[in-house]
Amino acid sequence: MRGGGGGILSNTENTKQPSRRQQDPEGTRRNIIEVASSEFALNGLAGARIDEIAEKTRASKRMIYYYFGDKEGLYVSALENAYRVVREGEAELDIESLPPLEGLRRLVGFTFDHHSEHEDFIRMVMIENIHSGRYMERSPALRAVNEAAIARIGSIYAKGVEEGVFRDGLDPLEIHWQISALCFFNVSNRATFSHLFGRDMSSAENQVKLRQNAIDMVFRYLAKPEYI
Amino acid sequence: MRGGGGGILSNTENTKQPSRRQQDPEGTRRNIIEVASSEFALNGLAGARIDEIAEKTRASKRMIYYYFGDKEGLYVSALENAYRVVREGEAELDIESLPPLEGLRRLVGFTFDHHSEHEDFIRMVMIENIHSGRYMERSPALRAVNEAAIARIGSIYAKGVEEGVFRDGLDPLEIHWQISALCFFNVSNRATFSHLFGRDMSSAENQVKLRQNAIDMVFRYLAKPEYI
DNA sequence: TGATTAATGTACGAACTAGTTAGTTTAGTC
DNA sequence: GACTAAACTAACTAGTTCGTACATTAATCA
Repeated sequence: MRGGGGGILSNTENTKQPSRRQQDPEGTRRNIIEVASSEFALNGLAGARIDEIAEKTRASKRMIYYYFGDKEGLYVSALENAYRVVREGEAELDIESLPPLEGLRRLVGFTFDHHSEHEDFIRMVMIENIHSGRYMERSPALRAVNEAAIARIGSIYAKGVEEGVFRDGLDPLEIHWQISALCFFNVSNRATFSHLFGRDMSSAENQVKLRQNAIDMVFRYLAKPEYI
Repeated sequence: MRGGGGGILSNTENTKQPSRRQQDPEGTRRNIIEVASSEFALNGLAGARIDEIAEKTRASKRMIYYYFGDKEGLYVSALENAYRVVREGEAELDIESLPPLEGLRRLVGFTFDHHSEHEDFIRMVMIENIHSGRYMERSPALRAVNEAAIARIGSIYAKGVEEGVFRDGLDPLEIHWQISALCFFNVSNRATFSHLFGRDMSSAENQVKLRQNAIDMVFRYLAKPEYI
């Protein structure tokens, strides 16, 4: 990037042109993060084993320490990555152009599906909550990203209020909280819930029901009675 | 040691009168479970340290192995204990005598508060979910207990349908699922949610709002439109 | 080209941790 | 009071786990 001019100063830190090199720092990094993410998601921070991660990697243990410093550094990077991947997926959702009632249904349904498809992400968030969010504090990048979700709800909600289909006085952040609760719990508590009540909540039929329930529930919470 | 003192056959075969004994199996057991529960809740199964638990106990490390076999055995006992304590608290709730609409509000509010007051229990459930419920399978006792929660909802829901205040065709287990989702998430995801959106959801004011929201949401989901 | 820096592999060790061995004390029984 | 089983302690061990020292190869620079 920036004028290829003379190599003078501008140590162009060759950001994007790995062409065909045998050494592939970016790829190694990514590969480590991918493996680490699934190990941390499966076993937690304390439960994951650096040696195990290293072994499943194309690289070596040395590389983990070279790139990430220590176990916690690797964990933080994996956490950041998980949020980034998921938010990128969410960014593709376009509901602003839809009528509010339909947009809301679409949003809840999408969130339900999206959480369901990213179990590892849910697990990472659970793990981070067990750690009281201590590690995400190191990532200033995370916060800004999520505000987009609130903005999306805020805009559709405002439109719905304006059109007279949503009741007034609700807080977009709290709406987001409720949607999150229903969609997150569906993945996070599958195992214990299914076991305690002897019904597999992750089965296809049950997921269809729970998904529709979540949509209905948020819908009924927002919509004016005459639209229910 | 301990001279016959009182003379006469000192020990009156007191079955339940531990009075001042130096050996106290039941107490030791309980003490270990209590310490272990809070350590597991705080650090997870892999993160908790047997030595740390032993140190905080009135007993010694050997006693942990004496009573619980191994770390996993201790964890399973702590998990059982957590469920037992919480279910005992729930058993005290009496809503069957109330009119359905009021009973429902009471149930959701109580569940919200109860979860909120038993953070360690929530954490244990989160941890067990991270382990995919693998360990609770060893506890056949757990399942039966929780059916009571469903029965409670089932009865109030049936009454409400009969009286014409609740819409028909809903599933008590799914209603329980929804109530659980809202109340569980409130505790389980406090840390990350609060951090990501820069608002402390555990503050008194926010808790009042979220509690009322949860009640409203379930209420609106169940009640016929004319009662909203 | 030779010097310098970035990237990677191998082997090892210090610290930690679950679990055990071997023994002591206590409480109730005969 | 002697005896036995249960309750308990302290010190130790075998194995694991994070992290590092040292060596080497590949790219970049002067």
